[in-house]
Amino acid sequence: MATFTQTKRLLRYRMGLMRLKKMGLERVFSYTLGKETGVSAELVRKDFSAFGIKGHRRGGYDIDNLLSSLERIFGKDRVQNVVVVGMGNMGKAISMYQGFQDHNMNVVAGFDIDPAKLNKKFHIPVYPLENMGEVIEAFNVSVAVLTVPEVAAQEAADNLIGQGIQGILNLAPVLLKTPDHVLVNNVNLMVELERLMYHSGVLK
Amino acid sequence: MATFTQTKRLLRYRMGLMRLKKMGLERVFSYTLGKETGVSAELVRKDFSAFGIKGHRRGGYDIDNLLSSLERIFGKDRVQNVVVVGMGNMGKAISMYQGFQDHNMNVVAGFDIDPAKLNKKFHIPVYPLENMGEVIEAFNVSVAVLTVPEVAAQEAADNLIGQGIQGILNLAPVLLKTPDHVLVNNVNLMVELERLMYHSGVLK
DNA sequence: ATTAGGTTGAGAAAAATTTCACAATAAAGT
DNA sequence: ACTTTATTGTGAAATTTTTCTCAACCTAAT
Repeated sequence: MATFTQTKRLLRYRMGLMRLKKMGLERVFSYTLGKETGVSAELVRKDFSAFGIKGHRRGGYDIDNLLSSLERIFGKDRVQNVVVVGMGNMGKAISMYQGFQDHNMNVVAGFDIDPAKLNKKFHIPVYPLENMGEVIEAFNVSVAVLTVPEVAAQEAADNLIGQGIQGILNLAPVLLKTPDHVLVNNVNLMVELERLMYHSGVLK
Repeated sequence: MATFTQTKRLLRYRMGLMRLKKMGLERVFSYTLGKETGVSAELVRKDFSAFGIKGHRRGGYDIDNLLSSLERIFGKDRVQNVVVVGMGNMGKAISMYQGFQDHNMNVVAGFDIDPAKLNKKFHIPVYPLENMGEVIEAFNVSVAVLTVPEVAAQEAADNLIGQGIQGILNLAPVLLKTPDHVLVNNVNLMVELERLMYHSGVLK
């Protein structure tokens, strides 16, 4: 089992490898992939060796082999269905992102409390919150993206959890109170922007 | 100077504290703030003491004092102007986010290569990429949010850097090649979602 | 005034993560 | 066949981050 930080790297490797493969490469060195993903060569090797992925003593790693190992690790043999709760701009942006196919993920529906957001001709169906249960069950969804405003986040999360959701990607700027069996991954874009400002030396 | 991980916590404290203040609280314990932000009480104290912020031996920390210390650290005495490059759904979502005011940040303009996205009546002006230089100079912008598709990201970044940008919040799923004096903060929502899936035990 | 209780502050320990250093070795050149 | 060279694989060291532990000490109660 990978650690949470390691997983991030592994997924970045996957992205980088797909790019390199598309460019026609078949082999890659730890150093090359490291440069492509912002990771040191040693760490790239450590990560792979932690999952029993072998390279060739002088010829680097086989890209197809790496990719299939990573796909095995990340269960990319079957499509994972996802729902988006909160169909504001952020929800739309995420649900329309083109990259889901490449990652064997599929946004099956959106939910919103605002009746104006429903029934619009949109690339995925957008339902009121009441329909959450049936959709989650019908599509066997276990992970949701939460893009509602701060004040609505906890309630929406409670709803999701009540319907059996096991993981939430939380884009709202609050820490959700959730039971232990539910995993929350918090991404706060405002914090990321402020952090950037601070460390880019713009302030002071 | 805070570390990159520490900064994330400090900014979360700030958000949590603003929330607690709005609820009428004046004092907070490390334990309380920790629960509000998902950080252990010890670490909350360590973070504060690293910046010389003192609490009261039995009465916790003064919220106003904490907030003003944090605002000093993060230069919140003046507004920081920001631009968004790529006015797709993600760019729109970020530029419309209501929370910027509270954080003394201001999105002054958007840029897009697509003429259809320009001149629309929108809450901020959207210019073609050619205007980047003048806007960045006029508004003294040093940090940009990059929300263009993968293939356009490096070129857009090069443009920004050429115009003197010092920090980029990169939402595109590529590692940008940038000179040392430019700081990039990469946020990859696809990776965050996949990571969540992996660790929520949904796979396998 | 004295005592009891609860919280900070910080040094020490532990844990996690990353880098260092280099032996092993496969490939390529001579 | 032999040598050189480049790269992996991995233990050891270093660094970073977090938790543990507890003395110091303020506040409130008696």
